[in-house]
Amino acid sequence: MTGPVDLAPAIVDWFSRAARDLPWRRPGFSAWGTLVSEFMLQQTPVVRVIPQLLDWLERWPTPADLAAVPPGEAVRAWGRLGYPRRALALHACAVAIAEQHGNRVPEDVDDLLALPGVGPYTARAVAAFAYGHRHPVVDTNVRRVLARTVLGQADPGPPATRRDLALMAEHLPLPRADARAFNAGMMELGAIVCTARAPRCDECPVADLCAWRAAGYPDYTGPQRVRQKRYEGSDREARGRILARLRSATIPVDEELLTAEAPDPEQAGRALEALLADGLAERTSEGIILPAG
DNA sequence: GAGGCGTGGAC
DNA sequence: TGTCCAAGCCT
Repeated sequence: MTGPVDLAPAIVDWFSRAARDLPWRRPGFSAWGTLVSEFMLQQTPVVRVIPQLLDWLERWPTPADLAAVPPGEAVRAWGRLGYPRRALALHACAVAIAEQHGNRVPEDVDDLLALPGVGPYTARAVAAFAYGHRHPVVDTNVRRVLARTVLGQADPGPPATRRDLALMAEHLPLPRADARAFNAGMMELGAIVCTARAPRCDECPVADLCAWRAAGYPDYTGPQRVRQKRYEGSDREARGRILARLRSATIPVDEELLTAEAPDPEQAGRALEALLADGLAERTSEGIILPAG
C-alpha cells in the first residue's frame, strides 16, 4: 500500500462484523463447492443460487461425480439459473479436473484459467477464497467500489481490467488472511452497501475515505453503456423456451413440437440450430434431447 | 472489443 | 409491460 488512502483496515474490520452468513463462507466448504458457487454466481443473484448450489453439491459432491453423468444432466439440474452454457462448461470442468488434476480443483490461477468457463474473475476468486492465495479479485462490485472510493466517480465506466487489478493489488494487505478478507469485503461492500442504485453511504465503513463522497457525489459523465436489448420476443427468449421444454422431457422431443408450433416458427428454428451448435441440445433419430455426451 | 448469452426482481 | 441490474465469459 503506497497510495494516499488505505482502504484495507476499515474494510477488513467491517467484513469481520458485517459479512452475511453464506454457504461458501462456512468453515470446511470445499474447493469444488467454491468453484460451483462461482459458476452459479456469474450474473445470477445470491438468493437464487443458494438452494440450487446445495442441491447440486448433495448430488455431485466431487468433480468425478459430476463427470460421471452426461452433460445433459448438468443442464437439466441447472434449472432456471440462466445462461445454461455455464452448466455445460461446469460439466467440462468436472471432466478435466477428474481426468487431469486427480479430482482436485487446481489452485494455480493459470491452471484455473485453462478450464472452460473460468475467466479472470473466477480463477482469482477460487485461488483466493478456496485456497487462501494472495491475489487481487475484481468483480462488478469491486469495480464500482474502487471507482467511487479511489477514483471519485459514480460508475467505473468501460472495463479497465489492468487498472482495477493494479488498484486492488496496491491495497491488498500482506497477511493472506487479511488479503482474503479484503477481497471478500470489497465485494460484500459493493453488494450490500455501495450498491449500483441508492448506495447506503450512512452505513459505509470507508465513507470518510471516499473520493466520490468528498467530491460531492458528482454524476457519472463517461461513456454510456450499451442498452440491453429487449428480451421479449428475442432469440434468447426463444432459446430459453426450447431448453425449458427439453429439461422437462424424459424422452426425445419431436422437432416440429419445438419449432412449427412456436409463436414464431422461423425464429424457433434459428434458436434450435443455435442450441445444437452450442452443444446445449442434440438431434437424434427419435427427436431432440439434452446433450448425451 | 462490442455483442450475445437467461432469468427474475426492484423500481 | 419499460429499464436496469445481478460474484462473467467467449468470440
